[in-house]
Amino acid sequence: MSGAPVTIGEAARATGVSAKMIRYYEETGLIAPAARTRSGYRLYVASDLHALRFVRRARDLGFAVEDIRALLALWHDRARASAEVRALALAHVTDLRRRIDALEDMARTLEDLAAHCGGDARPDCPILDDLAAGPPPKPAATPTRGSRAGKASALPLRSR
Amino acid sequence: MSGAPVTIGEAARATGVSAKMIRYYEETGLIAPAARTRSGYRLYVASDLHALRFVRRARDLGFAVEDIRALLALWHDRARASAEVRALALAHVTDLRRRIDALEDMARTLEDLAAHCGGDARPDCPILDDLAAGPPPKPAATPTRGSRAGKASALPLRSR
DNA sequence: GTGGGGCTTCCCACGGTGGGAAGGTCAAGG
DNA sequence: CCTTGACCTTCCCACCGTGGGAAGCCCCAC
Repeated sequence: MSGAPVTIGEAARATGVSAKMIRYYEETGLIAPAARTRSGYRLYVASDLHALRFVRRARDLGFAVEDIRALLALWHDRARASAEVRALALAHVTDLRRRIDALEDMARTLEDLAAHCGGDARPDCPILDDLAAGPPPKPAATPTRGSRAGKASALPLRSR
Repeated sequence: MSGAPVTIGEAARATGVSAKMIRYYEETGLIAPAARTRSGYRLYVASDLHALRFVRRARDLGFAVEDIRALLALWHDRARASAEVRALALAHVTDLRRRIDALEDMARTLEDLAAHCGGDARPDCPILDDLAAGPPPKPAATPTRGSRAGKASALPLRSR
């Protein structure tokens, strides 16, 4: 229960955020600059640790750092509307689902190909054949490349 | 059907790999250095385009560039055993599935939280509460998961 | 006072991708 | 012949989040 400030190493251990990342978050303004000892050591009190755990949890849920910035702002705004938070979360879910679908497509395709691949000592291999054939034929009529559509967020993932 | 060599821009258009990326792949040794005109322009023949399409397709299937290096080697090795290719593909599928599961967990958790969130003008919000609570309690019992096991490949994703 | 572990800052790397500057080349059109 | 504009070249920078490591303080226990 000691409310005494701790150094960055302890904060890291206590929150699961590496010291490196804590400094990075501070540098980029995601978290407030920590207090310092006279000799320059960063010091963290309970509320700082709380914020760090918040960030950690949000990262675990796949939020990009920029999203977390917004979430933190809402967290600190005691008058926020829960609708705002909800919207943020659901937008993120949409993003996650899109990525899941993309990965799922890849996995299914590869499983299909693998299923038709002997997997023996012979060289014939539908997997390589598929790769060599290049991009799959466009499924539909549409102007041979309406393709250039929406950029999908550069997945903030890590699994650690 | 002209077998005439094309410049990098045409190669890019023909294969769906940007000129930037073609140069990058060459630089990193993924593809062989292109032939050059006397004035230094890169020139691509049909087999080069074929290789580029191969790379493109493999990227589309989520393979990391390093994996593609191996796949290309197998492709060029006419005596390869299809088992090798299959193993590579299935290892990648495993990886994809792991990532899918992770994303799925995130999405489900967020959906759960959102479901219990009023989403109105009031400030109470289980989503923020959850984030503020930090990492979820260990599911306990079982040998605390084999958890910190395998490093999960740093997701080669892009959706373009 | 000395050793070792912590802290500081600073730079570098990764995977892939795009942006853009500064300059060379090439073909078409005046 | 010369200009124009599209294309090519190399080179550096940025993104995002993370880790590695060097060089140099600081602090505590012995």
